[in-house]
Amino acid sequence: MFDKIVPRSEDYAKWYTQVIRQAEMADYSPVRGCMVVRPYGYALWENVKAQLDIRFKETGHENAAFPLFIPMSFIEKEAEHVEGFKPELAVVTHGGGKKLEEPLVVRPTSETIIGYMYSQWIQSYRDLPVLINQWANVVRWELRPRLFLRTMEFFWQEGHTAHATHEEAVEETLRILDIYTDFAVNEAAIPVIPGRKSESEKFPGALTSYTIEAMMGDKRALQAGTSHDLGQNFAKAFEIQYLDANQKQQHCWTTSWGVSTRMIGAIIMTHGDDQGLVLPPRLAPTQLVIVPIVPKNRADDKQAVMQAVDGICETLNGVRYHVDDRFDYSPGWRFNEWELKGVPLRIEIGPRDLSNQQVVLARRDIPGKDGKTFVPMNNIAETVPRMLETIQADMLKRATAFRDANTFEPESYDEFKEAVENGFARVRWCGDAAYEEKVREETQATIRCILMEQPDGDGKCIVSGKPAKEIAIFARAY
RNA sequence: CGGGGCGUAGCGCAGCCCGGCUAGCGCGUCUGCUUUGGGAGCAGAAGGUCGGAGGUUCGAAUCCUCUCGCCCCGACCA
Repeated sequence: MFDKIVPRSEDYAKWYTQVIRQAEMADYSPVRGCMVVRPYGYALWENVKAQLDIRFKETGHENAAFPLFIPMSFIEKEAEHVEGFKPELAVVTHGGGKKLEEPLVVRPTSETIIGYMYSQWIQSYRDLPVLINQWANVVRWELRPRLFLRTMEFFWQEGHTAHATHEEAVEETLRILDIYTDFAVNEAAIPVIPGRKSESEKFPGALTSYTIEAMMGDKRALQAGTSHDLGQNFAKAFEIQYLDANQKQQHCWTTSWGVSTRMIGAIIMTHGDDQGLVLPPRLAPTQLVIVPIVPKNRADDKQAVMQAVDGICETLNGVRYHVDDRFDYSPGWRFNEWELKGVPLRIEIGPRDLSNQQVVLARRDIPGKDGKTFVPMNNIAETVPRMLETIQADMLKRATAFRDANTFEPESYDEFKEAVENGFARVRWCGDAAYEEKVREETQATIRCILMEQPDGDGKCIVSGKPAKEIAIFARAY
């Protein structure tokens, strides 16, 4: 069932695809560009969802569901929005065997239809803010699909809020960016860099887009979540207005923000190694797998081992564990399978351990013998949760060290070009789009984000040599 | 949409250049026995419109024409 996967150093793209398919996260679908999320991949997504959803609810957001179909005319109401999305729209022209009066767009994102609804619902400043999120699938006609990272249909959450003032809208946008950062760092163990998008990279129709950027195992950047300050652009296009306390009509200030199944890709590419997936304990569908080892023709040994396994299971409160009692597979085979699937922790238990009143505890994040320790039987209940926390922390440390080791601060444009070949370049940036384009053409690198936290002082732009205040991250991106 | 590559058993491939017996190999699957502390061994079995259509030929997986699909690399994007 499982072949050896290609090492990351040999062919990263191939490694990525093989890991996903062999770990049964996802599969290709008969429709080009779409994917099937298999139960194991979906279980991971459910954990991502649960953690984000808690944070949204804690900050006053409510879930709702808006339609999949959007009238074509809606999309066309906001000029930049049409411009940005027109090339990737899937359009329904027929329904019930008849040509439609007006084509329906399969939502690529829901600003327009939600904006329309908000214009109906919002009358007064007393109605504000409106804080709604939806978990949905969206469709964008992608020319170059890649499992989880870029598929024609993908799953995500999209938050849409409306506020009385720009200050409040900005506050919301940044609050969500903090939530995304917190989730990425503390749940997914992905060290992300929060920042602002350049003009050319921002969401079509936004005033300002914010992002969290992560470094993947091949040192390329991945945008893992975005939060947009939409200004009054959509409020004006859809007449989302309220009567303020002075009885004057005002346009609302809106925001939108999203994290998609791409986050799964980020987890895979941040932590995975040549054995397969490595999942952060907080999100792993299975945190601990117990592999009993028993000689087949010694029934008494088998019974004793399985009794000990049952005993262990009873003490594992709150741990998501699985007992792999497929004895027709050799222990080595089972070890390999669970390593491929990225289960953070494994207990190996056989007759030899029983006589020593211990088990073998193996950490997925430290492959081979180095990650194995003996744990006394009566310590398992405390050791397992503690070890899961340790693994979670170590994964973040390791990923952070990797990112920092591959983040450079070049002094010249030549050094800059070399830097973006090998990772992130952290440089002064003048903000001139013409030079951004020059960089893209010459190096394939783009501005991933302009840092939220800017150091004092100023300097010269690495590309143009012009005075530059801000520091930006440049990298080749997915 | 441009460039490259590939379609032969569930998966991975060989065979094609130079046409020729019944289309092979590895992994997996199924059955039986022996095994089980890092991807077990032996024996047996099942599994194919060689992507599709047309053509050349006594004869096509192999040569020619057309066509469909997929993957990778670029431009566009969460």
